[in-house]
Amino acid sequence: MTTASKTVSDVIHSHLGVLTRAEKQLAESLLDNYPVSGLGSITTIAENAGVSTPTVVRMVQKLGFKGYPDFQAHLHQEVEATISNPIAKHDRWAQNAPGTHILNRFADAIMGNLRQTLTDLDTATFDNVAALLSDRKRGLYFAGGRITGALAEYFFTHMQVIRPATTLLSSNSSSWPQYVLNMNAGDVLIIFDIRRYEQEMVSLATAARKRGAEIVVFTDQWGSPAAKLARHAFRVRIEAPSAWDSSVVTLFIVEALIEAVQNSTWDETKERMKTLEGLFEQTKLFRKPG
Amino acid sequence: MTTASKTVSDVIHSHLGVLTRAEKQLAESLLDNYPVSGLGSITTIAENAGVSTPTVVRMVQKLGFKGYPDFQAHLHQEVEATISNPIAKHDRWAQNAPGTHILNRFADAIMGNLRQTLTDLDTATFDNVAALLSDRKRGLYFAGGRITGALAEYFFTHMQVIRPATTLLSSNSSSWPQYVLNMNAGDVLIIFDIRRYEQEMVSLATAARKRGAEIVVFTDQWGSPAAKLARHAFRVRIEAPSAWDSSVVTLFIVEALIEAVQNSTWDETKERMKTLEGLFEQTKLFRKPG
DNA sequence: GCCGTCATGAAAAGAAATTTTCAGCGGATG
DNA sequence: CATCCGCTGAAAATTTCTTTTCATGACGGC
Repeated sequence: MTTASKTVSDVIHSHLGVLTRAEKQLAESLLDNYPVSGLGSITTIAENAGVSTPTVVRMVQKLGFKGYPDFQAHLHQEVEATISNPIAKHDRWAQNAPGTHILNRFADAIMGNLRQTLTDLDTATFDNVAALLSDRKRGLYFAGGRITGALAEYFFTHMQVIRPATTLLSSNSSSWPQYVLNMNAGDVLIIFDIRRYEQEMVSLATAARKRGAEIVVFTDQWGSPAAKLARHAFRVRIEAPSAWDSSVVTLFIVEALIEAVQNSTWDETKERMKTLEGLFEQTKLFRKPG
Repeated sequence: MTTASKTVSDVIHSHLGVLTRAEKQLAESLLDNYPVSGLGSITTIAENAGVSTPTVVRMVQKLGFKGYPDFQAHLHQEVEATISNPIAKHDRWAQNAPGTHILNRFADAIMGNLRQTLTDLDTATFDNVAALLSDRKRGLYFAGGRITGALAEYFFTHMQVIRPATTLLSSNSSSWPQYVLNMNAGDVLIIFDIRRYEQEMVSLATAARKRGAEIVVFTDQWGSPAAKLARHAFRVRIEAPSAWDSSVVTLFIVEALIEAVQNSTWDETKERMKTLEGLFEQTKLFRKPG
């Protein structure tokens, strides 16, 4: 058997390219909640995927199986392997990987971080920050450090699409005073400051506050000194089985905020996104002849 | 549903007293390697237990199921519950928040993405990429798109500390050819390309491959066209209850890779980090008097 | 705009599963 | 020892699932 070593999931992936529309649709449905979704009869999975039963037969044959029963037998074997594997019993993450694989250890850590962070987090804080960022009258300024700069940029990039008056502070802290100069009372400064807290962040926060800006800080559980100056602070768990801290949960909060802000003014955002699409198209036209 | 609380296993146990010899034999067979042993057809499990098919029908009806299909449906549900990560299933994340709060919905989605991604991910791919990135003889180049640029930058920032010969491609794609010009055979190009795949990525990948570079792609489950040119591809689930895609799981893989690479050459990395600390100190000294 | 090719699902045909029927068998009882 | 009762599985009947066939419609090339 050729499929002895490869999982059904692998086989599907390696064939994704040669699948037709309906077959892709079916493949998606199977991979979603794999491998349990393939447990039922051919009729059931065809219905779940919204395709006809012949499509199922054609696809599994295209994948190299003799027929649907053959396909399902392989799936059953995989389910069996997954369930009866003693390591898999508790936390089954990456299959075929020993429980000590870095991916599994990381997954465990991230899960713990997420859970702890959400337990500690006051949803009122979240909602208040979302409201603050949704307020079009307030200018937004994003600042990050050496490592967290990427998070600030990610946040900024999204907010820039959603609303006007957003600014990303250059990574070069010597230029920060110029940004502060432009801040008005009521503007919001979003600061990322984690572990090895950077001295410049406190200076930035102090200066911004003097100008009447509201400050939102993303920091770790121990708290950046800048958090003391902040109106709102997110204390995120950042522990990882690594010499580095994990930014995964921080990014999680950021994405949730992006959605919350966007959602609060969806009509306006939609218009902006449409316009942006148009601008992208134009840019392409500019570029094509070049 | 009455069986929502009781498992099939419970039901069998509670009926053990009223079962006949052949039925007990069947029950034993089912409980042995439960619940996988009940995955097949009635014929299969009858054969495995060494009883006739009518015995199976009679027993499941005695247990309170309408018939074999009904019995099997319950078993499938249990298999699903066993396989699905128990933590991901738990009802509420942030306490005191309604289950429909954006934070909770996001947490559910992210956990699903993580689980699915790790299920689909081949750990060999991960290990191979880690080895590739650990090889000091290879230069590393990081490229991202409009949104994924921040991920590329995050990855780059860490790798830059861990090892020499790392380059972040400017976000301005018109300058990319100059980077390709400097690539040598065996160098590694790490590309982030998700959804709205950017045409330039394919051009970049093609050009880099002509220079003999190895290509690693981070993409979504549908696959960037650049993935076809890649030696290794990570297909990450990016679905979120949002108009935007989620980068959380992608960042997760990136962080795990960072740790894997660092771990493989910890001694050297330690030296580099010490030196870096020294350099930071010096910079501060420069600045203080100013 | 016509033609060929291919994807797709409805429906029929075929195969397999599930359920029912029924006869044999073995142990219990008088 | 005869009889009864209920367990058991072979085999038939029934239902359901799986596969094949074929008509339709979409798409691209000429």
